[in-house]
Amino acid sequence: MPELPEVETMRRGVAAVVGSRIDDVVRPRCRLRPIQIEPGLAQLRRQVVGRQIAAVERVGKRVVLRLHDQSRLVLEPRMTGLVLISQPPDTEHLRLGLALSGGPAAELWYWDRRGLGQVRWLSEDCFRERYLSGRLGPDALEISADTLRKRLRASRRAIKVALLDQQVLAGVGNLYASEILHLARLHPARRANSLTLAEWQDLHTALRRVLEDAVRYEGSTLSDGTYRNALNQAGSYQNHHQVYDREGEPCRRCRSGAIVRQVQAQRATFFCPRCQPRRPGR
DNA sequence: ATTAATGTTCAGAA
DNA sequence: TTTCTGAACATTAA
Repeated sequence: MPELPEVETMRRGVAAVVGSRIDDVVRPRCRLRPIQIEPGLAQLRRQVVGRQIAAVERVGKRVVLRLHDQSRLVLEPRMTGLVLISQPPDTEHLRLGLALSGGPAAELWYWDRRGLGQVRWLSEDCFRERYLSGRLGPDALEISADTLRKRLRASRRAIKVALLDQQVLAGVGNLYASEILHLARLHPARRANSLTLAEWQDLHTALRRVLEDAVRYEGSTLSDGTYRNALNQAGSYQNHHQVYDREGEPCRRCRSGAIVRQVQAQRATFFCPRCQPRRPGR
């Protein structure tokens, strides 16, 4: 489930296509329902073919190809999407390909098992309006502790749920929210407006630490094996998970408590009741 | 063989 | 205004 660390790993993995020219856009024959492409395949082709890739960026959980005319091709993996410049896991779920020239890779693929992801081309103005102004909060790797606190201190929502709100900060998803709260020793059901100044500091420190470590280990490839980097290799941060998908197993920090699974906002949350007490513990 | 669960985003309801 | 719910899908585990 590509969250910030996985998408950042994809971005780095395809950064080598900067300078390449897009020669064609192809949709492989696929018996599955086509993914959403805006503004349609023909229009998209008209807009990008012949253009050069000026940069590969990330905005929240999306990979963004900036073209020379400053328009953007946005790849949004959602649940099971991958951006690859090597052989994909299978050809069955290839959704879109870019034929490239003038660089190290001859093609860039968007692959998506469930097909919930989207690809869209946007002019510079539309891109700015849609992705850089208000609809998304500051990037989770760049937000300051003070900004994080200011954005959430009045909210009555559970802190776990609030961390998932991309309008608050962009990049944290379900897996990393649990890991971050465990490192910060915060109970996931704590209301955001109940956190002390020190707890906001702890949360921010944990946020940085978990996301940076996860990027270093190239993201988490869970037991279903879906997530791969741009070269179709698995990440390894799953080996460092403290709570995610570890229900009933002993907490690696306090060694005694068993990890609990709880549902919040229809999503699974994992935590250690002993390390993460409901009452402020300090 | 059904059914539930998976996690992200968005539209629309409460 | 803020928060919550369900739908969009393919695949797998129960």
